Amino acid sequence: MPQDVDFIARPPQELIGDLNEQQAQAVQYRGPALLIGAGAGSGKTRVLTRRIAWILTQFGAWPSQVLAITFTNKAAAEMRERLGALIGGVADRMWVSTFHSACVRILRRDGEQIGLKSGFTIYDTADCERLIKLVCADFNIDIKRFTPRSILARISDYKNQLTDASTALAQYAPDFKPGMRHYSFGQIGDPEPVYAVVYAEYQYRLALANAVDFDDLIVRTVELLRTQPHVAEYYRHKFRYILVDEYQDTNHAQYVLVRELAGVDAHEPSDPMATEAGKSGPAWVTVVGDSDQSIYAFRGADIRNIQDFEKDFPDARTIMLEQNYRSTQTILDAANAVIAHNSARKPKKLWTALGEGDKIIGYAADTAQLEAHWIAQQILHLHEEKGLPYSDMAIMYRANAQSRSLEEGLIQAHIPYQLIGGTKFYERREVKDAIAYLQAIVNPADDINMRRILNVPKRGLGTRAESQLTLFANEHNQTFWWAIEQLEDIEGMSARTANAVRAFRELMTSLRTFAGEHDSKPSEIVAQVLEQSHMLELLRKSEDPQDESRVENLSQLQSVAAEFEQNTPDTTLAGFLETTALVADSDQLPGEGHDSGKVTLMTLHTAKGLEYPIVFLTGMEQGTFPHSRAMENMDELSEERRLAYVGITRAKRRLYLTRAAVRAQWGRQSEMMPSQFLDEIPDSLIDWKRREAGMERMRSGWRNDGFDDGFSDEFGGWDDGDSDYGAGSYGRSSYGSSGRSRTSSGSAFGSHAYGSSGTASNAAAGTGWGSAATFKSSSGQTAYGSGSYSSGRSRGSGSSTGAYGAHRSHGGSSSSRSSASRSGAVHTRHTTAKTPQSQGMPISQIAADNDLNIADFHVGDRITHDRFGLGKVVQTQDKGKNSVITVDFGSTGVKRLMLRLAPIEKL
DNA sequence: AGACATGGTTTTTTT
DNA sequence: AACCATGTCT
Repeated sequence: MPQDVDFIARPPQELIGDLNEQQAQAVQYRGPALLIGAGAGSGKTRVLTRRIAWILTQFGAWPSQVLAITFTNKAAAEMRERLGALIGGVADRMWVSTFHSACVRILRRDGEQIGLKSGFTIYDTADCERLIKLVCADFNIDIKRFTPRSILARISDYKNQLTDASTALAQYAPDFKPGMRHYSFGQIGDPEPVYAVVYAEYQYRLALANAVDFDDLIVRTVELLRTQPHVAEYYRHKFRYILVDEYQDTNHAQYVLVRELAGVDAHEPSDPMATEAGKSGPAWVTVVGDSDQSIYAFRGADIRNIQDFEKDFPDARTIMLEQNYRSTQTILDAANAVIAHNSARKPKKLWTALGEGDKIIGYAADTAQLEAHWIAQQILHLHEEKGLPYSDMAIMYRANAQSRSLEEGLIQAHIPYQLIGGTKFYERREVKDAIAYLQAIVNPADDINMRRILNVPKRGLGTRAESQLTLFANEHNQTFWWAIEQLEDIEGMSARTANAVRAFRELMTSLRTFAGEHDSKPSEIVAQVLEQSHMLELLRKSEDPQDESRVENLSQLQSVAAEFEQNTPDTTLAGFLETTALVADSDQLPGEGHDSGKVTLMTLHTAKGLEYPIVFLTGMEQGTFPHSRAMENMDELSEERRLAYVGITRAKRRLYLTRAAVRAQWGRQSEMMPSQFLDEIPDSLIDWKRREAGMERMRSGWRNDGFDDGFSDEFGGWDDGDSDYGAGSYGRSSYGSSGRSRTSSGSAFGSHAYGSSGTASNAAAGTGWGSAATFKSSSGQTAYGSGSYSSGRSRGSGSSTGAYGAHRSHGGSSSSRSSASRSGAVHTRHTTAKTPQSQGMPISQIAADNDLNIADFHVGDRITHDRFGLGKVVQTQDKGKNSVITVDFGSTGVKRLMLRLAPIEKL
C-alpha cells in the first residue's frame, strides 16, 4: 500500500517524545485490554490518537483493522482530523465513528439478515412518542397515567439491558401476542404488564414500518452479531483493534457490543505472548474514560462498565493519567473538593503544573436576570479591558431552560453569542415535516411519517380520513400506504375525501419517481418535495410572522442537503436522512481553533469534553443545580456532583460561579437556596464579589451598619486587580436600567421607575436590583416584587431581541433563528416581494427573490430594510446562496440576515 | 375539516 | 411561559 509508507517510516519518538511517563506508557502498551483512566484535562484525546498512530506504525496494523468509537460525531470528526494530521490520509480508511453510526453502517450492510430491509428509518424521540401514543390508543391505555415518555423510558431500560420484548412478555403478560388488537390488563395496580405489552406491540410496529429507534441501533446490531455467526466472524476478523472513548458513558448494550465485536467471548485461542493482536483471537481493546465524569446514567450508562473493566476483560491493565494540563491548581482544588464528597469512589487526585492561578469568582445575584446581567458585564470587561476574545468564554447551566435569561442579558449588552442545544434544527416542525416526506419516500412502510404528512400541508384530510385509512390497513394487516394504494376498495369514504387521498397518492408517487431518478441528489429531492407539496408556497403566503423563519429553515435544509451531497462520495437520499437522524447538539460547535467570535452557551452535559479559558457556571442553587429531581436520591445526587465536577474542570484559567436568589420556575418566582456544591468548595478558593443576595442579607439582619455598607459590598471590591471599571457609576446606571434600554435614565434605585405597573404575579421577576429599592420601601415580604422585567422583554428596544448571532449551526452552515420565534416579539408581517418564478425550480433559486449579490455589500455600507429601516452593514459572509450579512439597525438591534431572503435595498 | 379557545401539564440532562 | 390535548364553534 503506497499510502502506508509515509506513516510506517515515522519515528516512534515523534509519537511519544512530548508525552509524560503515563501517557507514553498508555500509547505503547501491548496487551489485549487496556483501560486508560483519564482524569479531566489529562490529554486523553491526545493519547488516544497517538495510540492509534502507534498501533498502525509500531504494531503494523492496517487502518481498516482499527475501530475507534466516540460518543458524538464531533468527537469523531475531531479525532479523524487529528489522526489525519498525524498519519495522513490513511486515517480515512479507519472506522472512526460513534456507536450509533457504526451500528448503522453495520446494519445497512448486514441488517437484511435480521429482517431490516435497506432504507430502514431511524425514528427520533418524537417519532417514537407518536408511535407509543398510537399503541396506547389501541389498547385504551391512559396516557395520563402512563405518559409516552415514561413508557419509552421503560422500554429504553429494557433495551439497554438487552431484554427483548418476548422475554418481557413472558414475565408480565404471557398470553399476549403482538398484533393483537386488544388486551385486558388484569389488575390496574401493576404497571409492568402495560409496559411489557406496549413494548412488544411497539417493537412489532417498528418492524412493520421497517424502522428502528436509537436504542435499537445498538440492540439490533448485538442481535445481528449474536444470531449470525458468519457476520460476527467477519467483523471480529476485520477489527483487530477497538478503542472506545468516554467508556464511563457506555450502557450495558454498548458494553456487550464491544465484547461481541472484539470476540472476547468467542474463545478463540490466542497467543499469550503475542506482541500484537494477531490474525485471530480477540481484538485488542482500549477504553478511555473517567468514572468521575460519568453523567449519563439517566440514559442507561452503567458506571460498572468502567469500574469492572479489569474483571471483565482478561489480562486487562489500567494506566491512570492524573496530570492535568488544562486548569490552574485553584480550579482543580475546587473540582477535587467537590468530587471528594462522592462516596464509593476510588480516590484520585488531579494535579497540575500550571500554578495556582486566579481565585474562583463567586457572585450571588438577586434574580436570574441580574445574574445574567452581571455575567454580561464581566464578559464585556474581559473582552474590552483585557482583550479576551468572546470565543474564549463559555456560559454553562444545568438545564436548557436557563438559557433564556442569560441570552437576554447578553443581548442587552450587545455581546455576540452562540447557543448550543435546545430545540434542534431537525426537530423544528417544518423541517421535521419535510424530513417526514423524505422518509416516507424512501420507506413507504413508515406509517408514522406517512401519517404525519398526510395532511401537511392541509389538504382536507383530517382525523376521519386518517382513521378510515388506518382501520382499513389494520384489517388487512397492512401498512398505511398500502391502504392509500387500495383507496378505491375502501367503503364508506366520501368522494371528496377520496379525491384528496388520491391527490396525496399522486403526489407521493410522483415524488418517489423523482427521488428514484435523483437518488444521488438529495438537495434536488428536497426542493422537489417542498415545491410539489406546496409547503413552501403556503408558508410564503402565510400571514404568520413565524412562517418567515420557517421558510428560511426549509431553505437551510436544502443547503444542508447540498452540502452533504458535496462532501459525501456515494450520496443517497437514505444516507442523507441517516446523518440528519444522528446529529447531536455538540456537533454544531465549531471545530477547535476555530474562532467563532462568540460567547458559547450550553448545558453542562454538552460541555463535556470541551474547555474554555473562562467559564461561567451559573444557577448554582439547590433545585437548579443539583436539580430538584435529583436531590433526594443519593445516586442521582452523586451524578449531579459529577456534573459539577465536569463543569468546574472545563475552565482553564478562570472560573465564575454564580447563583440567583430568585428564579422563575414554571411561570412562578421561587426563592433559591445556594447550591450545596458551593459549600463543598473550600471558602479560601472563592473570591465572593457578592456573597448574599439583598433579600438574604435583609433576612439575616444587617450585617454591619446598614444600607451603605450593603451598597459598597454590592459594588465595591469589584476590581480584580487591574480593572478600573466598576464601583458606583457602573453599578448604578446599568443596574437601574436593566429592564429596558441601557441608555434610559433610571436612578440607581430605579427599579420601580417602570415597575409599578405589573401585578405581583407576573411582574415579580423584578428588574433593577430590587434589593436596595425595596429595602427602603417595603418591610420584607415582597422584597423583589415590583419590577417589570418580564414585560421589558420585547418592548422598548423593540425587536432587537435575539438578534445577536442567536443562531445554531449545522455542518458548518448556519441557520438564523428568527427573533420572533423566541422573544415573542410581534412583528408586523412584511409583504414579500412577488416571486414571479416560484414554480419549477429549486428553492435556492426561488428563494433568491431579490437579486442581491453578496459581493456588492461591504462593511460600512448603508442599507434599508422593509421592516427594520435604516442600517449599516457590520459584516458579510460569503456562503454562496446562503450568504449572510450582519446589519446594525441602531435602536432596533443588530440582525443577521440571509441575503437572498432579506427585503433590503442598498443605499 | 379546521380554526380557535381552554385547561392541564410541564423540564433535567441526550445518542 | 410554552406546549399539548381536548372541546366548541363555524
